[in-house]
Amino acid sequence: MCPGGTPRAAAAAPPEPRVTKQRVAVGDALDTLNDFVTTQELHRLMADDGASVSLATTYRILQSLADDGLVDVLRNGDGEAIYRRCSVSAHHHHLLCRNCGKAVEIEAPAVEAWAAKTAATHGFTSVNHTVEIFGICPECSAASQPATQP
Amino acid sequence: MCPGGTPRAAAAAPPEPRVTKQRVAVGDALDTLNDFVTTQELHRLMADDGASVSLATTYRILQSLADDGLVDVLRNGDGEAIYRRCSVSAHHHHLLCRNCGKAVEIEAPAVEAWAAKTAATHGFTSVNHTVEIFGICPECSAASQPATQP
DNA sequence: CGTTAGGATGAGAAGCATTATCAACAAGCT
DNA sequence: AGCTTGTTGATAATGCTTCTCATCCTAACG
Ligand SMILES: [Zn+2]
Ligand SMILES: [Zn+2]
Ligand SMILES: [Zn+2]
Ligand SMILES: [Zn+2]
Repeated sequence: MCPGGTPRAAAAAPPEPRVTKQRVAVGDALDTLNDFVTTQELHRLMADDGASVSLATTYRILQSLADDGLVDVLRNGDGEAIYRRCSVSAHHHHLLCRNCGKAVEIEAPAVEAWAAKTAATHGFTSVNHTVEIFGICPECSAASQPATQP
Repeated sequence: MCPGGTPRAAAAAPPEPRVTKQRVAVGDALDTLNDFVTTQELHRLMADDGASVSLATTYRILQSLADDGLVDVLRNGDGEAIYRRCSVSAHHHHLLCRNCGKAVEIEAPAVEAWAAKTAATHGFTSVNHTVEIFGICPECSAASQPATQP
């Protein structure tokens, strides 16, 4: 019975990440934001805030959080990964400002069903999808066009 | 009358790209494919096919084609740009195999309407969107699981 | 058909984001 | 407190993409 194994962890218990001050700092920084940011942007924000976390570690922690589904990851127009803490753990999508990064979380059951049906129709398996809407948010539009109105 | 200007090109006529053998080679290579490919993949394919186009030029031409809307561009899971010749010029999306790159073009008016409405509801302007479905195509599924069925 | 101006190309350097290394460190456990 | 092992930081390395610039070639013109 259970040959050569530690008492717990029957098969392959994934070890939980340790609670380090760097990990806490990243978590706190994410909590103060409701915008999507790149790893480098978050690193700079933390540095400006006094928290000292190396860039390499910021990359590592964000990737780890993403792997565990604790943050949302998607790609900006340049193909760079951008991160944001999920407010809901369920599957959802985003409407985000390509100028300031502000994001609105969106749920669209109809789109989910459409995607699943479309994939099934063509015999595709192991399906996932990306559905993101990019635009300029009201604040950014207002800022760029103060008063003129043709 | 038209001081200091060439006869044509009243305001800012965008100069058409010249027809070079490199541009033709890229066009031909794209025509032989119905899969999405990265710039480097296309460069290798052309090299294998005898066509000699430098990597830098391949980058330039694909970007140019994309800017003119002559090829579809999207991002794979790694954030790399992947290209494919549009069979339809109208706006559409794709269902593509993340293993072999094969793509099916999809039109979904309902999704278009949903995206526009969602953006408008939140006051976003200059809106565009990405809607892509990734999966494993029937051929690739069959290849990876020949006969076993637990 | 020869000339010519300027866009296009190739080869390599440069830029940049991301990842890999590895010694030093510290979180968690006994 | 002491030990074990996951984490961190500084830096090198990797690899994709862009830039530079001398040369080449297309397109237009005489
Ligand atoms: Zn905004
Ligand atoms: Zn979805
Ligand atoms: Zn396939
Ligand atoms: Zn669409």
